[in-house]
Amino acid sequence: MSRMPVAERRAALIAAAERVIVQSGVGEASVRRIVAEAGMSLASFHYAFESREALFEELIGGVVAGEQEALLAEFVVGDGDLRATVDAGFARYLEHLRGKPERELAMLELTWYALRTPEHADLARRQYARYTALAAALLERTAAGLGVRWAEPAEQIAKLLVVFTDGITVGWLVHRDDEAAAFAARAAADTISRMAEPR
Amino acid sequence: MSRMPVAERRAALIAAAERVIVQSGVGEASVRRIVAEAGMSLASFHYAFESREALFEELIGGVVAGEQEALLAEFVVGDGDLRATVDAGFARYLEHLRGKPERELAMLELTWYALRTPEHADLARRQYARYTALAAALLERTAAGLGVRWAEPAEQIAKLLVVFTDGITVGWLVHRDDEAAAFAARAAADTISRMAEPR
DNA sequence: TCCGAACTGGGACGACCGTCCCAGTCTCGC
DNA sequence: GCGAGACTGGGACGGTCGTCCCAGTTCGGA
Repeated sequence: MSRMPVAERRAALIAAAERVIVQSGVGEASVRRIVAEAGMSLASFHYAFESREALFEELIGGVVAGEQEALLAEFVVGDGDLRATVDAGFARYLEHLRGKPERELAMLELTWYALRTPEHADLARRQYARYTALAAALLERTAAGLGVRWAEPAEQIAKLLVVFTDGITVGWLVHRDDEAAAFAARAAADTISRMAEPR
Repeated sequence: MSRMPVAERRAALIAAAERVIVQSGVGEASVRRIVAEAGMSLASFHYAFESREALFEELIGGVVAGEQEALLAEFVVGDGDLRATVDAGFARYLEHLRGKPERELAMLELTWYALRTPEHADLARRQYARYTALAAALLERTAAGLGVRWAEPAEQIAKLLVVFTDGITVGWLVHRDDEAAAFAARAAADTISRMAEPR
C-alpha cells in the first residue's frame, strides 16, 4: 500500500469497515477483515486508530450522517395534500429500503451493538437523535410547504415517525413482504397526517 | 456435574445460553461461556449438541414460545371500549418492556443473528410468524369480547400490531423515554382501533 | 455381580482474534 | 543532499474460539 496521510487512511478504513459490516455483519468485522477489505497491512490499522473500538465509535457517528444525507436528498414536499405527501414519503423510504436492505440491516445491527456496550450506549442515543432531528426537519418543511401546522410538539411527532419507520423496517427485513409494509406505511402516514391542523 | 439424561441436559444448556444472551448479548454466548453458566464441562456440550449452531437453532424457536406464553398470559380483554382496551394492551406491553429490557433486546439480537445466517433466515421468519399469530389471536379475542369486527383482514392488522410494537420497542430501548413511548403507543392504539367497525 | 453402554472431565488441536514491536522505507523541510 | 520524522510491512505475543479425543467413571439390565 502506498503512502497516505492519516486522515485519509482513517476515512478509507471506516469506509472499508462499513462495507464489511453491511455485507457480513458486525461480528465479522475483525481488524484483519477490515484491513483486507481496505487493501492495507495490519499494522496500518493501529497506526490510524488506537483500537478497534475507536474505529467503531467514529463509524457509528459517521455512517448515520451519510444515511441522513442520502435520505434527505430524496425527500421532496409534494403538491398534494398532507396525507398524500406523508404517504409518498414512506413509499420513497420503502423503495430505498428495498434497494439496500443489507444497509438498513447493518444500521439496526450497529444500534444493537452500541446498546450492548455500556460506553457506547449514548452513541446509539446520538444516532437516534440525528434520525429524530432529520424527521423533525422533514416534518417542518412539509408543514410549511402545505400551509398546515402540527398539533403536537414537532419533536414528539418526529420521534413517532422514527418509531414507525423502525417498525416497518424490521418487519420488512424479516418478511420481505412489500404489501404488508405498504399497508403499515399507509397506516402510519394516516396516523401522522391526522396530527396536523390548518394554520 | 452429576449424571443427567441428554434431554434434560439439552434443556439446561438452552436455558443457560438464554441467560447469557439476555445478560451479555449473542456475541458473548460462546460455548465456554454457556457451559460455565450451566455449571458443566466443555465436553458435555458437544455430547448434547452437535454444534453451537445446533443449540442456537433450538434456542430461537423455544425462546419465542416462552415469550409468547408470558405475554399471552398478561393480556386480558377489558370492559371499556376498543380504543381503551388496545391502549391498555400497549401499556401492559410497555410495562413488560420496562421490566425486562435486556430480554427484548436479546430477542431483536436473535432475530438479527438468524437473518444474518442464510440457513437460519427462515427461523427468523417463523419467529415472527409466531408473533403475528399471537397478535392475531389477541385481536380476535378482543373483537369478540367487545362485539366489533375488523374491517381489514385480521392477519394484516396483526402484522401491523407487531410492526408498531417493534418500533416502540426499539425506540424505548434507545431513549428509555417512557413518555415518548407512551405517546407512540397511544398513536398506534388509535390507528389500530380505528380499523374496527361495529358488528 | 458384572458388563457394556451411557456419560463425564481434562486436555489438546488448529484457527482466529486484538494488539504490539521494530527494522526498514519513503517524503518533506531545510 | 540530507537528516528527521512520518509511515509501512512482517512477524510475534498471549488469549479465546469451536471442536475433538480419550481415559476414566457411573449406571441399568442381565
